[in-house]
Amino acid sequence: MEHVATRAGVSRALVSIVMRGVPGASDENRAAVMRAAEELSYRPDQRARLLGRGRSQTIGISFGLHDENHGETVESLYQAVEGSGFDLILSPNAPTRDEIRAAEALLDFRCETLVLIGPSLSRRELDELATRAAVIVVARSVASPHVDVVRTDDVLGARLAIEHLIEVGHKRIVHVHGGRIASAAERRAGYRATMRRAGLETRLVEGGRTEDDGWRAGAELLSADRPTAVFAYNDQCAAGLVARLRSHGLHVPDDIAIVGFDNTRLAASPSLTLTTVAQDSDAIAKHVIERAVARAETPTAPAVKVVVPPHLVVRESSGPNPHP
Amino acid sequence: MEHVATRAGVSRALVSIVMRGVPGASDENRAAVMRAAEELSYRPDQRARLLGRGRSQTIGISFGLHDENHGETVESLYQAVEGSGFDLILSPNAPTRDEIRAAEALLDFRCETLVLIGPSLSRRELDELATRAAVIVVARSVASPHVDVVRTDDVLGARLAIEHLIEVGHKRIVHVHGGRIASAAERRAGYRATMRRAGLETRLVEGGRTEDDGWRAGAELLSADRPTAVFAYNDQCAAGLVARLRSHGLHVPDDIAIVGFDNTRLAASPSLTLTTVAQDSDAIAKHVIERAVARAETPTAPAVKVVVPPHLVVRESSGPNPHP
DNA sequence: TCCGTACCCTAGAGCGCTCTAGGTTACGTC
DNA sequence: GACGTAACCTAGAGCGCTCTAGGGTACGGA
Repeated sequence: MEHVATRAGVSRALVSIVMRGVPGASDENRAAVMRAAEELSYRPDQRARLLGRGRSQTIGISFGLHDENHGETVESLYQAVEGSGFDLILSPNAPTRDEIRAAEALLDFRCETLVLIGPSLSRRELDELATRAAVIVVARSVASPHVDVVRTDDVLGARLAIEHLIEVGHKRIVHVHGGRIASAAERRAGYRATMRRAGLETRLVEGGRTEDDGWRAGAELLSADRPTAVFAYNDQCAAGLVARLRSHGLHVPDDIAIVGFDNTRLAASPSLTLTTVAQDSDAIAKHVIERAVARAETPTAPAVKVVVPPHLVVRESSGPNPHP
Repeated sequence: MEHVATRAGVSRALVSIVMRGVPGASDENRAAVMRAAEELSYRPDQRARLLGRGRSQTIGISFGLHDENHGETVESLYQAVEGSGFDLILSPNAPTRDEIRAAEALLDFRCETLVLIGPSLSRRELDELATRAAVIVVARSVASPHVDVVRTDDVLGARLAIEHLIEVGHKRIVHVHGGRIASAAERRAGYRATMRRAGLETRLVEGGRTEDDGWRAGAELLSADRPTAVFAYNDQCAAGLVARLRSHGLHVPDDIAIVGFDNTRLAASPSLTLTTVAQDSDAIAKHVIERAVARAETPTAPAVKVVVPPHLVVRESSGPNPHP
């Protein structure tokens, strides 16, 4: 930095001003500093930056290393944070690295805000974290008055899925649900409400998050009286379900229609072409950053809960009921 | 830190010594400092730590946010780095965040070593990065004398897969290959060599990295004279292939046996039970950290190329050839 | 002419650690 | 009893930025 300042014939402080892109430097000097930095291939030391500015202006993100949806959200967050003046720091959680550990690492960086994607922490643990930094929970609802929440409207998502199935002629629609997983309760509620409103009978089958869960649920569907359509907890579960049905010679959607949730890459693949509920991860990310910035200003403001509407992506797995 | 020092009745320097866990403090003082830190719930500021120590002792990791295998490696790296005295910083790359960008962010943190997982950068770009920090490439071979490489022995992996298929009675074995993707060439070579050694005819079908690629390749396999076994570039590709075959009423492995590569969670799922070549990501991570630490000591040492042997995981998708 | 204002710019004090250099104490040795 | 040694401990100088407080300078209005 010293070198750049000397070369550009200005003070170190001015280099700082220019490198941060804040107002307070003449156009000539700005150009001179940029050129000098370029020539010396100087880039500010991020460690010193973080330390130097009092408020760290840093958002810490905890995400599941093996969760495809989290990746999607993280990518959107990187785009959304652009130009906000904040930096992002990542801390993954995984079977061998629990969420507390991940959050702690973020706290060590003095992040002002912790963004926890789909955390499985208890409300108590979340509240505890909230005493140490602003906490924003993504993709899960938390009743605590101390943590902001940004999530998809799962009830609406389920409604869109079921209404679509009803529209194409299905009546015996089963929900392979997610048990106690985040958002599972909301999706169940949306399913139930929509079915009831249409005067249809509900039937729940235990599923889960993974292909395995869908595969297992498939067995139960095959044994009893078969529904004509299934709304699965998510795409992976749906994929397992489809695999099972196909391995028994059934055809999707002619024998049975399937709708998933999340619109993962899997859903778009030609082997599935799965109708699914798409979360708007860009909108979610936008809200998260917005909340994070706002929280950094006024840490004591009451918690805000943001619900983002999803939309339905219709593909081939939900064709019309051929035997209405 | 000041407060902790006062409370424990020692100097700030001693607090530093204790918090870093290095020798140089008496047991009583160590205990006193720990207690004081506990009581004040003090945790050292990571930003200041990084800045304070001259050599940053930091390893930067660039990984693909949407690549399941990368996640596996990253998790192993977190375990392997434990106790090495180094810290890890993550920087993801994704469609909207290219690898150069990711690496740059790491450089801004003054990482001593850049660990690039499955980079798609050109050799020239890698060499350029290598002038700015030590570079270790994982899961891809690079001929450059300036970058270390740690990767799976793909040739051996292919050999294990093919030898297994031959052993259970297959002769018409096709390789659905990965084109120009990292490691694809090695897997092709291993396939060819092993087939030739067994006196069998080789046949390559263009595949790729994704389910889609496998699905498409499946079409070609169905049309021409059908092989009795397929060795796919990776598990995802194999999954797409299986989906296609099943959708045409074929059964795996009775009609056609399949072997994948990578041993992803997908492969273990009951809907696939895929025989596959497992990379030893723990061993890979161990070597990466070892190299990273060594490089940090002697940055100018000649590049080291480490090749880690994989092993075969036999599941149901590679049953014996029923019509040998 | 003098002052107020707006715009640039700079000096220098942090930020919260690490680490070197040197001080103190306790203990064993000759 | 003087000296060497080892084990502890501390003062204080960085690390490379940011940011506050204040100094010029130029210009317009009274």
